[in-house]
Amino acid sequence: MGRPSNTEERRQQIVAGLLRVMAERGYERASVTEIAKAAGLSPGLVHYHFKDKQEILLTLVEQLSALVRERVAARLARVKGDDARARVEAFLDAFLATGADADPAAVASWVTISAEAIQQPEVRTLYERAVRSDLEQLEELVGAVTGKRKARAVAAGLFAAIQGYFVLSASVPGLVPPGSAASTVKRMAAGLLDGAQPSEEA
Amino acid sequence: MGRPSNTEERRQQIVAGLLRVMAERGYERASVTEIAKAAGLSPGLVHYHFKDKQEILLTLVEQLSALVRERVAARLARVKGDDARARVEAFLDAFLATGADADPAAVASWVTISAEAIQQPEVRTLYERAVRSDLEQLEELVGAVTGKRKARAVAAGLFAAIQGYFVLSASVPGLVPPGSAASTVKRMAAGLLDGAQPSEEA
Amino acid sequence: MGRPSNTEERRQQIVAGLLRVMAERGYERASVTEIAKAAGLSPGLVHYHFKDKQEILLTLVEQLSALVRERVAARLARVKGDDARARVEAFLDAFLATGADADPAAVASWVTISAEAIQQPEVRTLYERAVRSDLEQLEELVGAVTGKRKARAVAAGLFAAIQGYFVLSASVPGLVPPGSAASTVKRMAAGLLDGAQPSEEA
Amino acid sequence: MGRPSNTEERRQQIVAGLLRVMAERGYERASVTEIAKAAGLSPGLVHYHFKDKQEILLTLVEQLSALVRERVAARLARVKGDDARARVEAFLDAFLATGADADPAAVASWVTISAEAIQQPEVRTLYERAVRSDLEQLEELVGAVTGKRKARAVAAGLFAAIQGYFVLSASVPGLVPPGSAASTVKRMAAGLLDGAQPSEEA
DNA sequence: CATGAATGAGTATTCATTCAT
DNA sequence: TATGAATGAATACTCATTCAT
Repeated sequence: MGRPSNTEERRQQIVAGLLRVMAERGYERASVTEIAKAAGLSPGLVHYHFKDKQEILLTLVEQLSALVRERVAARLARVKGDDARARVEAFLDAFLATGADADPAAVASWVTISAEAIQQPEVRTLYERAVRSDLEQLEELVGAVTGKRKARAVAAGLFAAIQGYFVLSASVPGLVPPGSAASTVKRMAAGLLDGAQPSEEA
Repeated sequence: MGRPSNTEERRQQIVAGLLRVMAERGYERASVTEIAKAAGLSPGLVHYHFKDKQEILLTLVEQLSALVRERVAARLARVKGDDARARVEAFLDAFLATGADADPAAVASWVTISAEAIQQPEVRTLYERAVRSDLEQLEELVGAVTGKRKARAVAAGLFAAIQGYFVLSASVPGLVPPGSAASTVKRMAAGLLDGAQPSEEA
Repeated sequence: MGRPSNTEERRQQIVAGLLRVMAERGYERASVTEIAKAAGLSPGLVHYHFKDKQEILLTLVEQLSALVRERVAARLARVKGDDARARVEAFLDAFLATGADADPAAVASWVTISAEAIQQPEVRTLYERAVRSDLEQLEELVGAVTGKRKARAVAAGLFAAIQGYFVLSASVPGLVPPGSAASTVKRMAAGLLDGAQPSEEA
Repeated sequence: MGRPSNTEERRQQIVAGLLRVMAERGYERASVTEIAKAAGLSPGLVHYHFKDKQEILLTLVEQLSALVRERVAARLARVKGDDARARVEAFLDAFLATGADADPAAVASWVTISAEAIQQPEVRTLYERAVRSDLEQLEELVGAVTGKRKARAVAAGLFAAIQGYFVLSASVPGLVPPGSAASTVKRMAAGLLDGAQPSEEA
């Protein structure tokens, strides 16, 4: 008796709506009405399924970071043997291979989320969790090559490069030579892992 | 006759007010009233000196990019001789040497601006101009070492790493090992300039 | 055939839900969803059993006044003989004896209802009916002592004191010395019934 | 230079607007738009002068209690000599003499405020402060007659009667015999002050 | 009877911008 | 130039009520 719940489906629609609208309007300018429209729902229903607008954003943050974790896992699973370098590159490819613009809306949203994380503590908490999780994984992969030495700094550098590519490709489409992101970061990795040293002074 | 114009000074105060408020509230949530208060002025005066809120933002973008250009020039001027590698590192240091958090408000604002550039065409125009200008300069410095070969991609990679460090340090304070940003990017540069190659497959 | 109606039971639950929620949120802020939750039911069911939210309130008003009538009757039944003064005091005790805070939720709701009666005609009608009924009964009891002389005014005064104790105990818990309400009102009654006169002027 | 402030005047208008609307609609149903209209202002302006709707209510609570304090002071000032009983009666008259309905909107608002005090802590705080202040003053006046003995309980009883008259006259106009409130409460006071005792059992 | 999703109207609040002083 | 009041539109959120299941 009673009506079967469709809350999960609706929440999905709404989160997808936010993703779309936020990518081209930003978070604050993404009105609940627009989000609802993008989701094909009435505005009132949005608040039936989500406490407030921020909760939609937080859900999106978690979905995007889950998505990335899956992609990384999939790439790592494809690496044959225990080639430590290949595993580092698989990680980098998971973020950049298909082109940062493969899913422009997701990239734009992620960059927007990064900025929101600066100001909204709740967003920061989830964003930080996602970033630390990714970073620790990369650190481990890097450590398998370098033996812990500077693994943290190397991982942070590579991860920063990835995030930077996201920002640049989202903010200035056409700036980054197509396809160069993945290969360049991999060359950076090679240099760092082989112990390249900057010129003496600095 | 008439009092001497203090417009420039007032505009400065207002732009500085936006910088402060935007760093901790974001652009949309930075109300004109708050900006005025941070500037020690009345709300009405803001619109006397600026057409609208966006104009303040655009002015800030230009100021921040001018500031960076000056820093780069200063660092380059200090490089003795024509050590091409040292010049690349001087550029990188101009962005990262004092620590990405040396001026946290400026960094947070810049990251916020990057996100706004995605959605506001007027912001994008100025942001893009600034980024392209920096990037071309870096490309030239890199080209002086590698001889144009892949200079663009290398420069983009290094520049992405810089932007990424900005994002990470602003969004997750404490994540990046203090002081590691500049040295890591310089090691990345060394690797790229020395022609490090990723492992064959990729 | 068909299942036995449980309408009366459901209505009871719902009215009890309103009582609980209204006591701590007030009538307007008591949402149907909250009332349903407090009753352990679904929101839809509330409107199956009640036309609208106001009907729940009106039912509550009637239940509370019926409750009071029962209490008064019970107290009066216990008075031996035809001691007219004792009957007045029994009436007063019915309202105040167990302490105004014996049932804080009911008292708070009654005070809230008094305020709603000012603005909602339908509520006023029932509230007035209840009040007049009580008041007439008290007037009669008082009249049995004083012989109609000023019975109305005396009854109104005592009844006002009761209502005032309700308000004060609900709005400012701890204000009224515990246990003093019943005894003080009875002393007031004694004074009025014995023909105390205020000082001449006034 | 600049524009002279008229904030105090505007706040007065707005508070008066709330008083009017609240008296006939209640607090929750008194929309900001209605309040503004009653004050002859635009809705936006209401929030320019008040943080939120509750702040208007809190200001009203303070104004009404200040008003009462003034009335009491004025009545007490008129009492000749140090007639302690006359002073108690002056206090009671300050609340009831002109008829509880002399200012029906104020009385209705006060009753509404009493009910809001049950649910809104901020309202309770101010309401309690007002009530305690009045009650302490009355207690002192009563103590001057009875010598502290039971002064608290006596004062509370008389104060409850006053509040009860407010409730009854606001909720059921016409219920209380016109003019009887003040005289009845004064007779109650006389009884209590002369030490009337209820019938033995109780 | 019962559930809980859905709607649509209503409401407080915010805020860029204007303007009288 | 400068002030701060004023406006009007926008927007998140609430909620009584309805209705498909």
